[in-house]
Amino acid sequence: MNLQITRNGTVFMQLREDIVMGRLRPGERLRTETLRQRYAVGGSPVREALMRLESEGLVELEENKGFRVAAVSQEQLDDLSATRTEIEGIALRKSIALGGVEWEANLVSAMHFLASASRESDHAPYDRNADWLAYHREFHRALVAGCNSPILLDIRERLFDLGERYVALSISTKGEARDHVAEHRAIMAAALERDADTAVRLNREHIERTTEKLKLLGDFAH
Amino acid sequence: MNLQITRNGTVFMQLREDIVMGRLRPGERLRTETLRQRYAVGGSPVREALMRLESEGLVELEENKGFRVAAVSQEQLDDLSATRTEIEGIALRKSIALGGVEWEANLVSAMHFLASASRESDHAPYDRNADWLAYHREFHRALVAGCNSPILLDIRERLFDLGERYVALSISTKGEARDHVAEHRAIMAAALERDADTAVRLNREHIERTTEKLKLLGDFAH
DNA sequence: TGTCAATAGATTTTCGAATATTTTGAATCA
DNA sequence: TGATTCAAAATATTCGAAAATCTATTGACA
Repeated sequence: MNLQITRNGTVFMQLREDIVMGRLRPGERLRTETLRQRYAVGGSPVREALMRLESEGLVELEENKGFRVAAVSQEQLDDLSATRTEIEGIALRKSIALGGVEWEANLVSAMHFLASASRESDHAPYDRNADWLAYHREFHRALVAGCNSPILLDIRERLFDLGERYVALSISTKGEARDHVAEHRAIMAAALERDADTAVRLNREHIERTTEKLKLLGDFAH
Repeated sequence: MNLQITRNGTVFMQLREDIVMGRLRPGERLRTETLRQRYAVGGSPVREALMRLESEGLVELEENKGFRVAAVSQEQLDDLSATRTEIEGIALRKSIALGGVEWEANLVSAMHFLASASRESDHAPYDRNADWLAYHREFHRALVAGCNSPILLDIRERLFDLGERYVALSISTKGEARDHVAEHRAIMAAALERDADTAVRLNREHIERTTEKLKLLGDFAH
């Protein structure tokens, strides 16, 4: 009946999304009973999913006292953005050095999806749209996918998740409307031209711009 | 993280050590029943520990088919060493730029322990001695501890664990006797002199030398 | 009034059994 | 012989309840 997907795996994905999307707030207690009801499963899958998320930094565990949604702070946001910049810098340079035509094609494709999704919903706050988020994630993944380093890609992926939570937790300031499509297109162009220094610089500015925007609303910052 | 208290935490640490030290071989199946007996606990703590280790890359999970000790390969060893070099490079530079006298003192202290442990057991293959391994680990941790980036330190720690497993899995080639103490002392000296370029270079060579030695015995390499 | 101890209640953690899935191997058919 | 089906054995997964631990509250005592 339950084809191939285990309850534990399902809960893991749902719970991660609930945390990354900010539906569960930082510091909030995650009682087993509550989660059992929320996801309609027993205690074992819930605990196993929580253990995995703890290892990914989205959940905190205090032994014999239970789980909480991981706290956030201005310091961690800064650390996260700085580290992400470094990691993506390395991966991007390697991609530009090693990536073949397959990497290029995939990147162009991802850019197309992103641009399309941006156009369709340009009246709404499109950077909250679920589709747009998925395409955005895919673009950044495709950008560095040619680096030939699974370990680096795995690290990047996790940092991206952690960062996305900060975006979700911020109440869309929308100070000055950014032209996301142009930003991404510029990074892609530099990458395809094998101009590593420019691509890395643009990517760094891209991350910094997002971090700066979040800095404005010191909601959870302690 | 008080990992000693709950059974799950205890199993997690024991199992991780058994894998990192090579007592459980790559690819080996990890049946719940076997592990229950091995660690004298029930199924829940075992599965929870395995989930955490899966997230750390030491265990592989195939849904509904169970767990295995993560496979090893020459490609992953190369990827691991390269990534570790990059990550430690970043952290080391930040440490040298930001580290205060506390960082310096801790580093000197760690070096002293390492040198002492090396001297005491210089007749034996001391780089397999449990104490020596702990001091070695602590030295490398202390070296970058001043970087003021918890996220970077966490990543470095995990990569170090993964790398240590490759060392444990290799049958002590001992080709040319290395002067480990001198190598570490040189890295420390450059760091304390705030000579980032030299420190990073020496650290890179330190990692490369270890990786090269392991390359010789293509035991598990597929 | 303030501190401490004891207890009851709430929650986490763990176990053993029940359920679901995969693997094995024998029997059947082409 | 080789492929296929089907049951049973092995194994992984999940559940519900028991055990262990933490938290809150009450009452005794200084």
